[in-house]
Amino acid sequence: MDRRQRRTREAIFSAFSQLLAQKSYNSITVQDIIDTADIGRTTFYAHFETKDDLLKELCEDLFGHIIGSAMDCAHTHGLYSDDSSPESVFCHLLQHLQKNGSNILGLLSCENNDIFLRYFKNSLNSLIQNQFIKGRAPKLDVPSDFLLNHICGSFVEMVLWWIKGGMIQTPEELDRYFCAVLEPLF
Amino acid sequence: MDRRQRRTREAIFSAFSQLLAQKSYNSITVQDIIDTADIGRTTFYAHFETKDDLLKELCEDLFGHIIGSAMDCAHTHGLYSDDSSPESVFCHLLQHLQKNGSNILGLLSCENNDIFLRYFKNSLNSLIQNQFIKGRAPKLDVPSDFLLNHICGSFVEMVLWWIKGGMIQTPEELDRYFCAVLEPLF
DNA sequence: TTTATAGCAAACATTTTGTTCCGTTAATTA
DNA sequence: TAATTAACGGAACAAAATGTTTGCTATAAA
Repeated sequence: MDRRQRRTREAIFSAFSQLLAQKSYNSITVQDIIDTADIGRTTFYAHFETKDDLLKELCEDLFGHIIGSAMDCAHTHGLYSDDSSPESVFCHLLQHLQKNGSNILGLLSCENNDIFLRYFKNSLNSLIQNQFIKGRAPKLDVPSDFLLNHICGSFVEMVLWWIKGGMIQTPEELDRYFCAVLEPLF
Repeated sequence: MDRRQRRTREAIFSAFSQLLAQKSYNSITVQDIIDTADIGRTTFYAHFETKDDLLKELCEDLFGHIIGSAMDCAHTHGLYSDDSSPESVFCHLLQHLQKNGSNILGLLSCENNDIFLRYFKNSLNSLIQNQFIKGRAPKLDVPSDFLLNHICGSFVEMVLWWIKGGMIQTPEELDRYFCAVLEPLF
């Protein structure tokens, strides 16, 4: 990919994130993005068809990385943290979020975090899905895809609660909470 | 309130719901709503400031009813279903959703159900909050507001899963799933 | 150095938004 | 029933946003 393309793409992503921290998704116009990114009108439309399209690609970009990293962790360590392997995937994800190497947290904290949470949960779903089947057999008589949804959903809701509360807990603490409400199910 | 006001307000709500079933929130224009509701441009702006405002009022209208009904149920019956009281608030909510007396289900099924789910969860939060404190003491060493969030979040995620799967389960069945994953926590 | 292509400015038609003015219609009240 | 009040609707309007075209410049890649 051309270096110029990469730079403008990054400039647009950056401008968009910046704007999302200031105002709601719906009130952000393409013109706003163009002005903030300081690019030509034509250039924007050469990269993205619409604002929704931009949002979609940004999400894929961001969660592609975080899930890829978690995928490795899930292979080396286990899915859940226990005495033998304290480094669960969930803890890893939380640490990744807190480190904020990318600006995921800013987006998850913004007014319209719903959009990102949906993407986040979908990514999680495919991450956990593989690991889930070969895990320990569930104690409960509920459908396995219900359980999968319950796990991913709860995790995303926890992250949301974490952020909304000012992220005063450590990732390890949160991981303990999460295991506490999930472990009885296995 | 004037009967004319009520009628046009209802016409706008109806048109809006109808459009949401067809296309995404962002692609719906005020003009679309005006045309579908078959009202004057001036009339729309006399009722709602913006499209976002309309969305907000629609949510308050819908969830105000469903939560009000559940509030009664929570008083007469318990929060959770057990042998003594099989009619839990959760089961009641699910039945209410399935009955589809209002068009909540249509909105929760639409492309942008995220918006409604947020409102739904917030409403749930305040519903459960009161009942939660005087409930049984939790077995787990986790903050009570974390638990509250976990319950409400899980419920909403379950409803989402239910709808996405075509609602093939009965409310009673779902209620059993939900109790199965929550009961070990108490 | 040459070639290909991304970027940009300016102008453009089109759509959407939100407001104003005024005549009409329907509800309320006397 | 008549008078009053207020909602409705149509038309026209300015302003803003969208999306596209054209032709020139700058820059990466070969």
